[in-house]
Amino acid sequence: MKFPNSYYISDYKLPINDYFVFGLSVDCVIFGYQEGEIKVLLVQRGLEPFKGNWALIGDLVEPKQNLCDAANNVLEKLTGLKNIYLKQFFAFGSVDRHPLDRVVTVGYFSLVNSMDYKPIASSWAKSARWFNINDLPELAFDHHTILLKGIETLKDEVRHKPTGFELLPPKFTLLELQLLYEALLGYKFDKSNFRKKIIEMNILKPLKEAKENVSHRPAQLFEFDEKRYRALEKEGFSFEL
Amino acid sequence: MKFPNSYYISDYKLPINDYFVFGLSVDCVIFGYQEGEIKVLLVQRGLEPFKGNWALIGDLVEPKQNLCDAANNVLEKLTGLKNIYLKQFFAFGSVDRHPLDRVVTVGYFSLVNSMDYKPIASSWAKSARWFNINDLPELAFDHHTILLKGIETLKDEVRHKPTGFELLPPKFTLLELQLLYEALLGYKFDKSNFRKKIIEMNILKPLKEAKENVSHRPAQLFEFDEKRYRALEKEGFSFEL
DNA sequence: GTACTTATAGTATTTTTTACTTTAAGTATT
DNA sequence: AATACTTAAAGTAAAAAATACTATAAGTAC
Repeated sequence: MKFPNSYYISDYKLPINDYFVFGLSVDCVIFGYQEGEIKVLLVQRGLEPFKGNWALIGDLVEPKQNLCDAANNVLEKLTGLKNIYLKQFFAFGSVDRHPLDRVVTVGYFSLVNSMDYKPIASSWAKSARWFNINDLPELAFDHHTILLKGIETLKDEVRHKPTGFELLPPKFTLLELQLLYEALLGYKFDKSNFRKKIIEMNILKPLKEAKENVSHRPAQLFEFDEKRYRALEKEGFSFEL
Repeated sequence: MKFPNSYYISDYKLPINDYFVFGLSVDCVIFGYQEGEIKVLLVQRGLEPFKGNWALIGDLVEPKQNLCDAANNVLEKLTGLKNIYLKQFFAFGSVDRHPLDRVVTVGYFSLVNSMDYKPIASSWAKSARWFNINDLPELAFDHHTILLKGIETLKDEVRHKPTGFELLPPKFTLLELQLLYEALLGYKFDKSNFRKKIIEMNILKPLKEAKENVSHRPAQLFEFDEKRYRALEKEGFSFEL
């Protein structure tokens, strides 16, 4: 038991110890990008409840574990992916969201280049793979709701921060970048104007190399200049497409 | 006890029931506006821990209470304020953020016209009052961290959504609106251009009345046209200053 | 009526966005 | 090696938006 009931002198309805009964979990929404499609990483549950269903990458938090550590750990435990920057986006706390007991879950999301990360299912995950965001299976718990909120956050993030670059290989062409943003935001850009805008932002480092193995004129390759972006950000620059 | 330990078949370090030991709380960051200054509503704690310290408006969530209900309830319980739209902004989950036990807290924030809401302390709140955001007392727990994150969220929100109107009385002049935004965002607008921009947005309803009791030419009063805003939003309009 | 203060309208210039055109540079085909 | 084809990359003109500034109107205070 945690506290003597006399500790909190106030008007609680229950003995103070009866408040320390919540389960806490984290759920990761990992977005990827491949062949012009936005993907999300899911795992198949190998245990009850929802055994056999696909679900977001999540689990209960240890009593002595920081929230953000829990998110990173569960991602590695279930899929083998590590060193991925996870960003918290929302806490889901409906009384009935978990069929067995009161579990509040905190959602994290990330963007990665799905080519670079080959998930390997382990622990209770029977399998793990990328799903096209427009072709999802039925999900466990309220994971569909969480995913929708994650997509909303993604769009907001992508429009106001240069997060999108994380989905591309380190060296990319301007057209590849444009196609990525078109997929993420759901509308088209004028090619010429997109180039101009992004180049004038001064956050891309032009390389002397060109794309290879294309059956037409190869385009110049660029790198995202993170150092430069951080510097510009300090001066008040804000990315916006 | 919740589950038989056999229920979860997987590789948990502890018996499953030992995971259901979290305390959960909500904390409300209520922003107000008065005389060109941004205020935040705080309560003085009448019980341990941090007895006597000022703190955000928050408390433990009941085991059978939805997160958002908890936020609204605690606000009314401690200050008497109700029917205030609260928006979740972040969950704070460091292991050591609460000195006594593991408590994860979820932050909510809101904007109100501090003239309209006179907080009355009750329950364990010894007193409740508005503090200027630049002149804060020492706060209980990690509430200073939470408040800073709340301010960050506020600035983001204010710049991209017409939330700021909630801080003004229902009928206001354009200059009042401009001064509010200058206080919120921390920089000045050109008077003429500000008028033009906001009027062209078509989200203000011009009234036939004028400001009274001023010692100079009185300005026309306006109302925020929420209906119109919702309609425009649906068409893809996005507020931005 | 005069001085003063703020409201409100207007205008001219610059900057940015948008839509579109042209030219260049490569591959593939005959 | 000429031609067709594809995409890259640069340029340009018109429209729209942002900015800086001016002028006038409408009230109060004395």
